[in-house]
Amino acid sequence: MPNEKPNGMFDAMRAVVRRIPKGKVTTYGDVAIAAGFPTGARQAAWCLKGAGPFLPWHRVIGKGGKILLRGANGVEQVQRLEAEGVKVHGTRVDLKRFGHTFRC
DNA sequence: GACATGACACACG
DNA sequence: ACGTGTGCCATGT
Repeated sequence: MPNEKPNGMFDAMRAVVRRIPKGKVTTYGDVAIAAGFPTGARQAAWCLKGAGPFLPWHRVIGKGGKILLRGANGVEQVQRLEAEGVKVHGTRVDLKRFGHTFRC
């Protein structure tokens, strides 16, 4: 039967990431929780690593607003965020201003 | 199945 | 604020 509902953990997480508004950020843990996997923060990161370019992976950062990606990838994430108006201080983002919380 | 890895999160000091 | 140890869990070997 042709049914296209998200079954896997990663499909659910990608769907969550897609709803992060432009100019906002959220955390790996929050993505996991919103997707229904409260202990899946690491899997959220893993899934972004393998996701295609159609996913705003740069809007997902670590708890406390810290950019966890290292090297060239981290630089690219910062550039993408600033291009959307998110201010990044070193490796930090002010979640009070740019943090997004998923509503029920 | 065991072991290692990783874009996490949390508790400590 | 920062480093370390522990718990967590999908993937790859």
